[in-house]
Amino acid sequence: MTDQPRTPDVPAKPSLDGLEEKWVRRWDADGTYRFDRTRPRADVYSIDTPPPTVSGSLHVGHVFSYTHTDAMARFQRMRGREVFYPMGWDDNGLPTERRVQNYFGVRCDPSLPYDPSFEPPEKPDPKRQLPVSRRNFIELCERLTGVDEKAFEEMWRRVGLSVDWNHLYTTIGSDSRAASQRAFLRNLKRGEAYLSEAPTLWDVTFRTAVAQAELEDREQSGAFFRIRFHGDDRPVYIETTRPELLPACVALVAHPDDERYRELFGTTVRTPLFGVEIPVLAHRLAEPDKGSGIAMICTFGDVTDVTWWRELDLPTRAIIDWDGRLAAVPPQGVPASPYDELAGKTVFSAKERVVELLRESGDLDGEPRKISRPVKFYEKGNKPLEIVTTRQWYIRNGGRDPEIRAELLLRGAELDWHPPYMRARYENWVEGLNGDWLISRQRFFGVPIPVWYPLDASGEPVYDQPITPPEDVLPVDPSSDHPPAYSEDQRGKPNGFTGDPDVMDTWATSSLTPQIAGGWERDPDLFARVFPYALRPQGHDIIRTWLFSTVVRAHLEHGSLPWSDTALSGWILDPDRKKMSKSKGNVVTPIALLEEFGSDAVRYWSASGRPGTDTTFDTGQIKVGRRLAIKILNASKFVLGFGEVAADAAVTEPLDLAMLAALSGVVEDATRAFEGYDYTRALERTERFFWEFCDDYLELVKSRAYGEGPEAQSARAALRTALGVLLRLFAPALPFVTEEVWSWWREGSVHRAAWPAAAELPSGGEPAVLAVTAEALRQVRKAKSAAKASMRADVSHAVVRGAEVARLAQDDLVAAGRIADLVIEAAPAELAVEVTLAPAAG
RNA sequence: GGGCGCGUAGCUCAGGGGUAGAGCACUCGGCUUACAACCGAGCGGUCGGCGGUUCGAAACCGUCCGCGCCCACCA
Repeated sequence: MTDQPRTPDVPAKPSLDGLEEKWVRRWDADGTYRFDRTRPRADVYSIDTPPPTVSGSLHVGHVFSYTHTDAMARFQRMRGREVFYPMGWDDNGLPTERRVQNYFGVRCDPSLPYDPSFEPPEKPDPKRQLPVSRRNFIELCERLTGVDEKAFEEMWRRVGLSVDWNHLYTTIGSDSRAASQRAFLRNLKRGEAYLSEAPTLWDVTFRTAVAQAELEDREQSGAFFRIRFHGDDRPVYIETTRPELLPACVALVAHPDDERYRELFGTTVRTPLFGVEIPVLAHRLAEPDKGSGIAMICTFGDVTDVTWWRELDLPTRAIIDWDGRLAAVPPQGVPASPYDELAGKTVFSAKERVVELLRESGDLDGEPRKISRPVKFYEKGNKPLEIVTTRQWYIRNGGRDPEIRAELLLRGAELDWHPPYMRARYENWVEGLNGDWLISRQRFFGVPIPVWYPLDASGEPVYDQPITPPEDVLPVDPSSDHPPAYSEDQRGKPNGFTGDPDVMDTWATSSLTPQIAGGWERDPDLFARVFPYALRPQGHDIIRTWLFSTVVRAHLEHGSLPWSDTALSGWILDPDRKKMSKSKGNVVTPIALLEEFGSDAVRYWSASGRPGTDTTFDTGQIKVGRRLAIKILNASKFVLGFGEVAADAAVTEPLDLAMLAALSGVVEDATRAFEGYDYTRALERTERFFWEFCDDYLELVKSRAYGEGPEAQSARAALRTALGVLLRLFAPALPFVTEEVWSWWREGSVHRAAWPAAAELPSGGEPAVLAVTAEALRQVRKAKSAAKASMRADVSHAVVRGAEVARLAQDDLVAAGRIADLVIEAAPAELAVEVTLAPAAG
């Protein structure tokens, strides 16, 4: 047994106010949620918590989904599992980079040496950002996010997350960088990471490559231009939305079965304006019903161009530079005139100029036709992506290897999804991959790619012989650290070395949260106890990124899933049914809610959002939660206030046994629901029982419980037993109020108490006894209501008829209904009560 | 274009072959020795449409409509 009940010490006026401060402090002091790392692996329930981005702010959506995880953590803990529930802060990535830049007025320049005495300017000048080394930049990041992290931690504690705050990590911290680099080096050693120069989706604002997982489509207005190409016999008209790519055109393509163009296949045409001779080719991806059915292939307008270019073995005439402007010099074979007029122009201005030129030369057929079509964007960017050929690092993720893809699909099938239909999103994504995972980013802040390249005699990097550091020196920064066999003065010199300038994609680090939090290779004893984890909770919108990439890393490194189960939470919608987000300005700040209604109330609303289901933000539900919490205080005070329960008190009365039998069913339901990750159903069942317990059972037994003798002892014992069970059933959702009440009469924390079992309740009760008696009481109340009388009004005479009257707890009904004369009549019918009210007393 | 989910009371949602449910809102009544931040009672629905299976369909099957999300090689 967890503890022995003692004489209750109940406040005269119980209140929710101050419970958060009180219990947050106590839980911390008592180490209530401390992970006991001596417990065997079989007892451990480990959770791979999503690290929130600290440069943003927490909103109700966070409270919502983290509460779900916390409720499940608390359930598992009460079931006797040792819960490994760490927290992380995501401070690696663009949002943090921008925030550090703006806050301190600096920018990261990895070519600079580390300055240990650096202090940021007193008054940052946003126009003139001071360049600092990567190490200095990371230090500033840690300094700034330290402040945010304090606020976040305080907030999570107030929400009541049962996190073990001793297990805290940050995604830009040294452990994370080391783990991220180690995993990369292992990928490299096994041939899963590779360097490749290839056309890449490119964001011209951030000037970095981006991965397939970071794309999103946005509807953009544009126009179709019908352009004339010059053939020997006849002109060929194509339609394009990107006439500015004309100098990059390398071929025309139509479908092999397209009769209109069949005779042209194998011939050449000349581009307008530039007169470059290009072939007309056939390819199955050309769609006869799009535009004129024949397309120009440019290097590169979109990803289909890349496919055509690769499969048809076409030359490269790239014209768009890293900054999104047209290159200063035309590609080989393209005449300087009129290209000179386009050099250095943005895509937008180049398009305008090309259209003018086409108009002048007569090669523009008709007027442009306005259209709206989806265009690919980097999810954080605001200009359409271009395709630029660059050298990048990739990790195999099944995008090109059918075997790996099949293995990863099997992993998806092996994983238990809650709710199950979310698996389809994973499969959809894996099946739709069209390339490996591009992990290098041409950014300055982040985890550096841990390789150097030797320089040959002429000072050119030898990319196919990267130099890697030994694992025990990680993390390294190749821009300031030198490779083992070299000295720093050989940097950039012929026969010397150069560091890879790039950093890794943030997902390349956050895909390792189980390894980072679990002490992979840093604390093997811990890691062996927690990995693979039991649960990955996360939002359904990042299945393709976070979930998938974590599965990839664990599969490649450990040959297993990173966790056995994943629980996907939905989003919070504002009352207009839109996703709440900061950019829409419809965010409700959680701290105000927590202060106004109390944490348990907000948690109650959160727990009403079923797994995977988007939920409407609703203060009404929060108020209901607050009412419930207050009711728990008051009902508990009442239950504990009936006087002592004799040591040998036994629950003997049929009504009491009935109530406990019904409760036993609730325990079974709630347990099953929690086991299936359905915290909502568990709470719902418990709550429904609780209100009936208050409205019917308590009313029926209170007068008996005030009395003396075995009947009174039966009621008191039953009440306390029920209270002990109910508090534990509510504890995962409402940790504060349940802990408060528990402390009135029990030792230890309710959150370390054993989850209730049906077996601890007396058997043999007949739930119908309570149901029938409560129904009779309801009918008595109805009669009083109809007579507009007080519930205290005396009933002079009542007749109860029905098939089940034998089960009626007559004495309790008489007392609760204030019935002077009760008559029972068995009849083959539903229960009916005939009530005669006594004349109102003077 | 493909996939997934959702349409039940004014609102937020549960239910999932056997007499339509809860909370909120609304109406009426009640200070009742746990709670007026409370209690009691009531009003309120062709369960998105149409077909089918069945003795019986809100539920199962088909189809259509609407909403949302995910994905897609969108010249």
